[in-house]
Amino acid sequence: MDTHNNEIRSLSPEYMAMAEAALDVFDTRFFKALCEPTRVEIMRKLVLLGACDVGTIADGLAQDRSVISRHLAVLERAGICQTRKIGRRVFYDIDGPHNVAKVASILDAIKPMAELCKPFEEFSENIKQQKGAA
Amino acid sequence: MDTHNNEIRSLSPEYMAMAEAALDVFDTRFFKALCEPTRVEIMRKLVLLGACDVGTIADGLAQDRSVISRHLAVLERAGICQTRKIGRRVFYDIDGPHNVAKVASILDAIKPMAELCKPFEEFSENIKQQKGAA
DNA sequence: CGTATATATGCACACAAATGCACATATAGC
DNA sequence: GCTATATGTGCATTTGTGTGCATATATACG
Repeated sequence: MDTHNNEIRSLSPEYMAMAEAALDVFDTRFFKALCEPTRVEIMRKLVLLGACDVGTIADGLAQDRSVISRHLAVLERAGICQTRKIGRRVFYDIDGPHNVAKVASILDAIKPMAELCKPFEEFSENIKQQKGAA
Repeated sequence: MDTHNNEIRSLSPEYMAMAEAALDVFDTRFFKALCEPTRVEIMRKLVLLGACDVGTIADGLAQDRSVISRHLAVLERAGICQTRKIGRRVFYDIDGPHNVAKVASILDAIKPMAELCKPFEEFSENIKQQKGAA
């Protein structure tokens, strides 16, 4: 094999910027944190209740308090939550402005994709070149 | 324990809608698909090259073609890519409009969070109630 | 037809992440 | 000080997912 070539777009700075943006934006702690059902459940609870200590958050959830504590640490490292310690309790709360800003920046980064990556748009022409390529 | 209570927001439809939105939007196939470094790398390559068959995409990547094939299937199920079969080859291409629309819808869903979930905003008042709660 | 190439799938294995328990640490209250 | 409660951490186990090889399926080519 190795008989492929269609580096049609490679030289265009528009597509290179697009590709860089995709790499920077995805596969980050923010995304990974939101891929876990339990962590999303925790988020939901925090939205409903407001700032909560770990025990309150863990109440009613299936997992052990220690597990919830770990998940909360992940959410905090991702910037999704903030913490405040009061006495022996640690309160967690959603950082709404941060989360909205994060998603907004992602949208900005990939927005050109709507125009530049219409599926199979230039396909009809390119496929001919590929067939004959060595 | 179980001596917690701060269901202050629970009755407000604004927060309930917010919580529902968070659940619907996160922890979905779209997010999971973008959490994998190899899949992001594939996306980047597709942005640069345009529509590609599996062999072309796998060229230069560390993993076996079969692995790349699996990743592409994940991306397609997540709506991130579309496929077109030409002869014995299957071409994949990024669905830019879909991806942008997806992120835009997520942003719309969580946008109220910027105002409604400022971290520890109502915290000063609520904490007093919690301390005295039975 | 039979052979060669492209892609997808079954299966086994490796590795990472989630989980639960026990325990360490920190703080409140006596 | 001692005891009780809240949170976080070490460790072992389980579970999920990525990976590679062998193989099945589909299509082109002769």
